[in-house]
Amino acid sequence: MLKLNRLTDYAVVVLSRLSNDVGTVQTAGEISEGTGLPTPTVSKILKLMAGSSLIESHRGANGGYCLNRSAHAVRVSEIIEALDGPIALTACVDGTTDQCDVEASCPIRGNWNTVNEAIKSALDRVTLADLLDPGEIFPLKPDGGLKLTDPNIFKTR
Amino acid sequence: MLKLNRLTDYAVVVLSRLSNDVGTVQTAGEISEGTGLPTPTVSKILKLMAGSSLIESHRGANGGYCLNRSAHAVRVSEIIEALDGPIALTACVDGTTDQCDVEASCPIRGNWNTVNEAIKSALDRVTLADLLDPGEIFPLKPDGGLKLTDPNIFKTR
DNA sequence: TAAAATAGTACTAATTTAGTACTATTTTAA
DNA sequence: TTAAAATAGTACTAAATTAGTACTATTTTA
Repeated sequence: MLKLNRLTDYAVVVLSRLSNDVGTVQTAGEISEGTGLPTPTVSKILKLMAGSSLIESHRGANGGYCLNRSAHAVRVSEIIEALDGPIALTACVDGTTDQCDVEASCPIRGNWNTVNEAIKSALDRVTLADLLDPGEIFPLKPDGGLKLTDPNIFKTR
Repeated sequence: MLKLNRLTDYAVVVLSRLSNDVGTVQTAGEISEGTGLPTPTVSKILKLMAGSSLIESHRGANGGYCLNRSAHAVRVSEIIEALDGPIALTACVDGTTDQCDVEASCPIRGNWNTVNEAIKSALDRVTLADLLDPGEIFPLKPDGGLKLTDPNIFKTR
């Protein structure tokens, strides 16, 4: 399925909430209320993203998390890497090379890396803004008619 | 991690074996011996791929599986779809739309589809041959110096 | 100093994936 | 006609991963 971590999907929801007010802190609880996602889950997601410079965290009273860039400046690849770790398609390339017990007869090895690079570069070109309908961010009542700012982004670059 | 099914990794090993003799049938047992992968696993992989027209199966005595195209004509996207199902990045787009309990406040919905299309089109452009070192297919003794037939395939097209 | 927030850690449950075993069907050849 | 060799199909078990929760520590502000 080449399935994405469910938390990554949630992360986009959380980030869309933060992108409503760039530079303004919101607590995990507020975001939880606003999105309908459970607070512990939201906390976990925010914590993971804070560790990777996607968002900024502020401790203590009046603390919270904030997004310092606009949604256009947040790459989907960054979100995925923050939540799922590096974009890697197979166990052969994630550092556990020694465990491969068919290595002697395996004709592939490192070559998945090139595939990974291709996928990463595709994800580099999509931004958070592309996943959101700008007109719908605040009302939060999507009607299914959302569309990318540039649907041909992959074909033209 | 955006991790690929381990079986898909194995599938490439199996296909590389089949691509040594395009049009010639090989049994699951023979491929198992040649690759070092367990026979039941090889059978499972071959069965899955036979169901999706990637390879052809022949029952009965002298039966087996064969690849009818050259490695250059087998897209990586086909292999992944045969083993993992459709290329889809999140649960939101795999047909289970009704189960999403934050739908009312979710600003994303179908838009992952565009990301999926981008990834699929990247995988469409890589072939099985790109994952193999042509000179090493028969000897099956990779030396780590494998390289793509065209390393810039993604950048130039 | 107390309260409000994130940071860190650890554990449990749920889900998914891998692997195995067994039976049915098809095909060839003696 | 029969036996053998192969894939097809189905179902089950075990392992690994992921999601979710709970609890404690630390930081910051008022």
